[in-house]
Amino acid sequence: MAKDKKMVTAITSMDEDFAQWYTDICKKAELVEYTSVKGCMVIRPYGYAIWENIQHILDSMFKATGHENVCMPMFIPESLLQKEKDHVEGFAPEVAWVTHGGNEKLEERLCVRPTSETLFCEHYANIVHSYRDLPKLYNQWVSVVRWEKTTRPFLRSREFLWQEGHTIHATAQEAIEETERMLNVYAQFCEESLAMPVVKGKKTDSDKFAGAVSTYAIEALMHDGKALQAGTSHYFGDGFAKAFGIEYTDKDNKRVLPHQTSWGVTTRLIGAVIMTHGDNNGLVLPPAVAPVQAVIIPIAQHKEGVLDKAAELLEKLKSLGIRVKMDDSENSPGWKFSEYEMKGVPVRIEIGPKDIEAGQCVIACRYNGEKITASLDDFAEKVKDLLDNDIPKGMLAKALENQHRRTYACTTLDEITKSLEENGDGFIKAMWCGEEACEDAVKEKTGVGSRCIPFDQEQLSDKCVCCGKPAKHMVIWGKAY
RNA sequence: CGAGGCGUAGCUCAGUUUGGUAGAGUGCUUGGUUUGGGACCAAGAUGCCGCAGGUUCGAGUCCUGUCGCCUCGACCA
Repeated sequence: MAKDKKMVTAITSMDEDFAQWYTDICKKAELVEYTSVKGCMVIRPYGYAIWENIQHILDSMFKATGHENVCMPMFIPESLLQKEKDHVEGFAPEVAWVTHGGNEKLEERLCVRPTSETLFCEHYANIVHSYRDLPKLYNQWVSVVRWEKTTRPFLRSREFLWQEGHTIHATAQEAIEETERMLNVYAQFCEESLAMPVVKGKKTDSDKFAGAVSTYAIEALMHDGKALQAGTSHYFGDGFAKAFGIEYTDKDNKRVLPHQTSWGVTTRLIGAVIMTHGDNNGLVLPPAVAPVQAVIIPIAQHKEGVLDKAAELLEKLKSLGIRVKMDDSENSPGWKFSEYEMKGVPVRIEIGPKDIEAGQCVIACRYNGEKITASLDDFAEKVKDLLDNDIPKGMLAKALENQHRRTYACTTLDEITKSLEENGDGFIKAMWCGEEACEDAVKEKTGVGSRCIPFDQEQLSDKCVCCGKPAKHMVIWGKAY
């Protein structure tokens, strides 16, 4: 079809070259622009607006669970970074260093924060003295720097925006509950606001955050069958408290160590949305985070009354709190259709002379391409209902169907290899004995790594997929971004 | 860090083999005709050919160096 032909010239088809398709969307939907520093990108207004929507929703969820926002400095003295051994080993290879202030060489170099545990710990050591000071439930929205070798927009950049929650509690149990609570907040956000299904689980020891006792994660499956870690939540025990000398006096007048957590999601979520919902016509945005939820396209707008009617529709939708815009630019309607499809606007409303005569308008849904006509009397309520209910539910169902279709249960290494050959990448469910040697061997022999030990366990077999010894867990394996 | 690709107009790229006036498409500006799936006509504007050396009468093109970007691996949110 002529339409398809034009689309192919617009962006690369995802079947042809998924990586290029992704890059094309990032550029053509005006989400990002490259700069002269590798891995540091301009997040353009349209892309940043998506992030702002993510921030607003998540921030209110954080507040509702009792958290307060703070802001730590962006520099960490080398000596501070080095206080916790595992932590520094994990992050030192990828930090950026500041060595000079003006022309003067610094006595101690400063790293640009790759994450802020050390800063929070230094601060907690100053402000936590008594059980009455606990818990502290802090969060910050900032950017961090990790000097990555290969970079991709949103998925892996050298500077990225995120939120990092850092909490400190009187007891281990409280801290563990916090870790789980925030993982659930993330999962709920992904499913409700991003229409993106995730698998909740625990990371294996080899895949834990540097310095953590345990790391929990939500894993999402992308359109190309690769896994994306969409958020993490860590339980630190009292390890950081020990290393940083954080102590408090409890009710019995004893000096004891508090327990900590941290948790974060990043602008990578935008990449996840692109690769979960996008199609060959471009981006597809879930209504909750779409900067523009509905766009009105006047047809034959030069004709008497069309623009006036379109403006009426605009006001009607605005009054219902919908983020809506009207495009009355001189571009042709066809051009506008393609443009807003590329930008992933969830709903398009067409209004032309024929519609006005019939007292109706056309409503088109981005995610499934369906078009309906609606009476001008109640079209606004219909749009509102689509944005609040049908579209997010439909998008989630579609993504969930894709995730289920691409999840494969395997009981031997050969089955894994065969599945990868026949079905391509995806989530592989297989049993594991718990030994790191087997985890490494699976990676070595099949190419898939452990993504997480899902909370929803199934007993696929009683033997480890690798060594045949008694299995302890079902693990989800996959190729990861 | 390994392997590959690429730096020429805002964008996509040709031109480099064989050195000789800087190109195309698209976009942009202006005017007109159009308008239910990326419209058409006309006129215009736009270049440190990534950067630095070198060879040469002459370099986008050859040589040396350097910087950067993209993709795929290994590692990581």
